[in-house]
Amino acid sequence: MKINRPRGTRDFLPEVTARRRHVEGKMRDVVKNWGYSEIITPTFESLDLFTLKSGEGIIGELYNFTDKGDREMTLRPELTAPVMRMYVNEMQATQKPLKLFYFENCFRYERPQKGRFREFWQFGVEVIGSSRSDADAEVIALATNMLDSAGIKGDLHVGHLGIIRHILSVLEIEQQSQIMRLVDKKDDTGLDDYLEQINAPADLRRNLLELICLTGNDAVEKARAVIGGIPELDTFKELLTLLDAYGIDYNVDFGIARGLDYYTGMVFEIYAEGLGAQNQVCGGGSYNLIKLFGGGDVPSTGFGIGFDRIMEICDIEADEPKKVVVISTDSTRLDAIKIANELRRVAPVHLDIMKRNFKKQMSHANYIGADYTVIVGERELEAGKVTLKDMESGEQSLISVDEVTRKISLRSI
RNA sequence: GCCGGGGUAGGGUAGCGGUUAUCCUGUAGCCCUGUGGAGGCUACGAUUCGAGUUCGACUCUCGGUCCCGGCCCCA
Repeated sequence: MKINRPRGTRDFLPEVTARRRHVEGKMRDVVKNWGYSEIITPTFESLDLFTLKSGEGIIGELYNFTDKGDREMTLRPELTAPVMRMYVNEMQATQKPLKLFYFENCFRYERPQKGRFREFWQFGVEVIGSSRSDADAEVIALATNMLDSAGIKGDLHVGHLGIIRHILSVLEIEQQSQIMRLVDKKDDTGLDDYLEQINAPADLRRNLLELICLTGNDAVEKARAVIGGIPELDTFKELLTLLDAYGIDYNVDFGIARGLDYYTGMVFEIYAEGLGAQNQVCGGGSYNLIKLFGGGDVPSTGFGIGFDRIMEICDIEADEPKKVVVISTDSTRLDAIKIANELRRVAPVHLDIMKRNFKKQMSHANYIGADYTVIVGERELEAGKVTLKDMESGEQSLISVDEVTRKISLRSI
């Protein structure tokens, strides 16, 4: 019986895996240089963690299960909630800010399509303990730097939920959520219809529609003209000033709603070309989940990067390490093992385990793209040396193992 | 959950209601047991699953499943 890979999952073959690790490494370098520390949380969590954050409706999209102790569990669909849970469980006494990052697989029970899988990888950052614009700006700058390191030119949209919430504050919570959803989808006709349907006040309607299409450098001033001087606008203005200092291009977009109730202020999304319907590669904002999870009133800000979508559009290739193949005959096989071990201190070394003859070993070395072959034959051993062959040029020389080590390590630098 | 397009050796493909099917590539072996890439030969290897129509289905019909694109959703 042939067993297939589960729907929405992928096998990563060696070349692809190498590329993924390479790009991951680049992004890791960036986030570490910003002083962030990596954390790992469990692959599965209590189902409650996510229903508390997102409501019962989320269960339809989860890989949940009942364990043998009758506990309701789920594979994690994202990492913000687990990180916040971890903070509440064991990091509340740590001095702020906490600057954390993670790179882990997540699971969602969804219909797979381009850029969307049932198992996917998220690179994420959470800053815990600062409600300042400085934290928001740093997080956005970090996100763009990480994308830069993968060679992704993203389109950054920045907004602030406080402003749209201010306009909607006279409505019922239910109505606010519905409007936020429509705004987030950029469904203008749907929004119009809905405002009509709930009989929203005329000035609210005018202000809202005006606000969500404001763009450009003076968007903040225009917003001020529409809704007056509210503190959220000053905060947002401050954020933009900081982003300018970081040298980051952005589009002001008051239409970003993220659809989620726990986002409190700054929100941002980064889009990229070439991904079809799933063109968002990064999303984040400031939020407060810690209070919801039974901790103090601690603000946070963070983002998640869809790593698989990055890989879809990034064209960085991993550089291959130098490969060495040690070639032996039946009579020199045992010596070849010792020599291979020596050489493994400086390069990846392959040794025949197929009982191939000399010619076949050479042919195989060529097939796997060896940079060097080291021939360990009777003639060489009699001289206390080995033959080093450069597979590119075909040149070969009879030298000692130490000399081989030296030559190979010089070349791979 | 919905709409559309697909599924033929490990990978990529061709064809046809009528001898278990083409070509490329691959893998293993040989020509050739101390020097790779080429060439020749041999072997291995497939019609997604189920039901129906039919004398006969890889081909036609229906259903499942999986893949791809989109909708919904997207914490």
